[in-house]
Amino acid sequence: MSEYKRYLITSALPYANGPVHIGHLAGVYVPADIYVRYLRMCGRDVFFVGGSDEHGVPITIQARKQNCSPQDIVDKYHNIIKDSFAEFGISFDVYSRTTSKIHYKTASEFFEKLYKEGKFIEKESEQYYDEEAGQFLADRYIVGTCPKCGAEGAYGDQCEKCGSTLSPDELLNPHSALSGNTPIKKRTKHWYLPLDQYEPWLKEWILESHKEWKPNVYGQCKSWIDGGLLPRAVSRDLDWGVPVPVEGSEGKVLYVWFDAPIGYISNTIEARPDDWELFWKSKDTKMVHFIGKDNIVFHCIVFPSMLKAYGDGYILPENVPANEFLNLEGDKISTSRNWAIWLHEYLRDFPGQQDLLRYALCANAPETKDNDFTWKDFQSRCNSELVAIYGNFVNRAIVLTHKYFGGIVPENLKPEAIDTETLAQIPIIKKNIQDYLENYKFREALKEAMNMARLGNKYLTDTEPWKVAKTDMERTASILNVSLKICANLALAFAPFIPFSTEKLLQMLSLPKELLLWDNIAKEDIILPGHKLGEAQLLFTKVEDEVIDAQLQRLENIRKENAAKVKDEEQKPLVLPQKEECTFDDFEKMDIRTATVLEAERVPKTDKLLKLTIDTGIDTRVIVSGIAEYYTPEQMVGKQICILANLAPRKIRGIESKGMILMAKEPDGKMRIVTPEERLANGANVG
RNA sequence: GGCGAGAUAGCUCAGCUGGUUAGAGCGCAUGAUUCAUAAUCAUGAGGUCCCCAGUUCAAUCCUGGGUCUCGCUACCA
Repeated sequence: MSEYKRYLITSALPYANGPVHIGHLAGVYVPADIYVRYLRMCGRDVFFVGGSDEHGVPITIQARKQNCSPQDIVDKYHNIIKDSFAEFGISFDVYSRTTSKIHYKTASEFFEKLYKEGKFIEKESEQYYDEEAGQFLADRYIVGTCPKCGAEGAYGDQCEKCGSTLSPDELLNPHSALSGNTPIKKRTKHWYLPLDQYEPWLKEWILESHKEWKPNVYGQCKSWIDGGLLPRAVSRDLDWGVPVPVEGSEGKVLYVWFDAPIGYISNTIEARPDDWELFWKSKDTKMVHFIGKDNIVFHCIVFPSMLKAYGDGYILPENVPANEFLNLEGDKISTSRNWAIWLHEYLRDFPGQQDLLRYALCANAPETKDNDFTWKDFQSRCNSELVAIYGNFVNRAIVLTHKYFGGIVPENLKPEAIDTETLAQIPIIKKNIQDYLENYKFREALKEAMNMARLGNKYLTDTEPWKVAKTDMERTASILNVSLKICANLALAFAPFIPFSTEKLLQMLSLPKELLLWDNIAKEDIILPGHKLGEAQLLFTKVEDEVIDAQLQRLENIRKENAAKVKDEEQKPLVLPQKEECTFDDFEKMDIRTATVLEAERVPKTDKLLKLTIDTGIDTRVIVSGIAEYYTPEQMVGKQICILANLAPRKIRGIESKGMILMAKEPDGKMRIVTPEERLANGANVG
């Protein structure tokens, strides 16, 4: 690592549509902060970037719901988030936001340069447009009935009820969330970053040159690259965001995923207007992105491609140690179901105990797979590790020193072999912590730090100063001298992980903050004889059962509320509302016929599709239909059905489908074909 | 359906390029100890390393197949 002169550490920009919870902290901010604090202690030149991501459609929707401006929303959450991070000691060098002036300027210029150099391709497409509101509708702004589960209020990109991914065209009865009107289709132009052109380069850069990346990250990238990359839109029709800086592009803004990572750059510029390029454009700067697994593709593929396209000396991330997700008491953390431990609530319930959570989250961080946070585990980590091992040792050493030596660090008057043997462990532990940290193995690193406290406890048990003191004060002096050295080393070793406790311990030892250098660990003169200690106080307090029970009760209540909500919804009448009135002419346009299935087979590699060859009376044709969940091919052969014969043909999975089979579908998803009561001639008109 | 990641002690996790008596912490049991927040220290119990085949002198590790969990992604006229 010594080849790098400075470090640029970024942590994912949290989306400013809500507060942050323990999942954010465990996955991104605690590891990033530990890494940064460690580097700083090593005397490295580090810049740690954070900030809020404040654009994008969900924020505009929330603003509409609350009848305020998007700016109001992001102002509110930006401040909550910023405060939470500050309280938890996440030591950003800058925490800014993507609504800053500098960001608008930076992002705008970034786009403009790529645009002028022809790095984008332009494409037109048809999108839903709200005539009354006079704007194009983002997927999220189109609301309708979910074609899969029948739930109302499904969005154009996703139904939150059943979780299906949708496209706006699939929605039944689509209407605009802005005006409630039925939107029309209109052509619009957008810019795309042709990721496919960067494929060979990405292959070389990631698949060949970064085999050391974590398996989940490397695997995910490989999956994307091998699957073939497609041009990705970098603009949107929306009125909230950085305007596209191209003439004639009114009403268009940069896509939030194009704009957000540039935020890392803007925020650096904001804090260091004069020398920001040192961090972004020097080969001897090491850039590391701390993110969650949902961001891998953007930080490993999209953003690097953007930087590559821009050129001008921009460096690329040296590593992207993405973490997996943290669950809570066995269930996924969910903002909409309020299944989370919010940082601002933790701070309210556990005032002054940030380090307990920092410790528990680091010790159980989702480094290799999704992990579960439970309050019982939290309690056990705090009480049987922090309190019982670390806190207890420190307390033993300091209390004994006060008892026998009036709080003055005694001379090492009568050293023995066990002293040097014990102290010899410290540089080994130090080296282990270093190695783990530099390889982003924070759990292991923390465990090593705790081993130093174990070392102290064992030393005291082996040397028994409380017994020796009865006969040999010189030896007692040596024992406590060594014990206090371990204490001082503990303060340093734990400093990146639990900084508040380190500060408290330094106070108890009456040592200056300037001591906080990694190099000082294991130094002989870390604490000198004659030095007067401060007051002994408890480094950590136990987490009592009542406190944990109260938290569990809170979660239990939320679980009940959620279950009740689900039940309510299930008991609603399972009939979809009537659609808008249509005219006889509308109906007349549809040519519905009887037909008979001649052949049926599964469409390979799909779950739901059957390829049906049918006799329509008019002709023999092929229809592809999504009914494989309800009918086997054998069941379908010979059945008489009704079809919409004059529906425009469409290719589905490469097969041309001409028409549509009429199905009756219950809102819970159950489907049955519609069949004439008696067998009729094929091609009979239904109407 | 495709792809990626994971599955190891009651719990949370380590195990690098095949050979270890398969490890750690917590929990549990027994003993020691009392300076310390009923903390600590020692010892111990506890594992068909998801399942089935294969390669190999040798497989937790490699190959093929399967099961389960999580994530990304496709199809539904």
